[in-house]
Amino acid sequence: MSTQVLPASFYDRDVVQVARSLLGMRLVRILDGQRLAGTIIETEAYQGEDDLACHARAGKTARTAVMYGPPGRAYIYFTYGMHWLLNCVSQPEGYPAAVLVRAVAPLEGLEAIAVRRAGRARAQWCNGPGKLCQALAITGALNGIDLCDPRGELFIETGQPVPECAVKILPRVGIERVPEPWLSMPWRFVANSY
DNA sequence: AGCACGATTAACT
DNA sequence: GTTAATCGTGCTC
Repeated sequence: MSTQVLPASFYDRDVVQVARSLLGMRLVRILDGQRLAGTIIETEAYQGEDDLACHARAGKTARTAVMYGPPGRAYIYFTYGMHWLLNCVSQPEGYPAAVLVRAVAPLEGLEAIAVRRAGRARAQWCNGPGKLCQALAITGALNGIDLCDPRGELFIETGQPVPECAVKILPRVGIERVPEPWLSMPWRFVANSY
């Protein structure tokens, strides 16, 4: 089965569906001409100004502007003074929604990834949203990049879809100060056995 | 002031 | 072996 990049139409849907569908897809980073890649195994959906866990809750700002843009772009931001986090903008232009990529399974460019995650076990290379950005050299320099362009430095290819029986659906994490119902919305997707 | 995190440490079983 | 607590760091509003 040949691989190809996911088209913008993939992202131009309900963001929760996009988060679910991204499991099993392949995140590819071209670094110095080399492919670094991993299979997406954990995602979370954030949507709209009403979602109090979503950055767009405060409306459109310089930081969140990309989320309001066309689907298929990367929304990359910096937090806690040291971590970059990668999101995939979803739904039609004008509506702020994105999928946080929380974890990938390292697949290609393992040596380069190991260098960037020096001293840690392979299982700890990409099992967190900040970790995978460090492992794949994803920073704000790539914010707004088109994830549908296979000639770019960062894109997502088709992979092997994960069947329902291998997906755990859970509440989002890392948003403890957010009130209900947003705190408990089942918008986190985790793939088993990678 | 607070943050969609991660590394380290401490206290457990 | 595990879970809980702590805090660094600098950008956003």
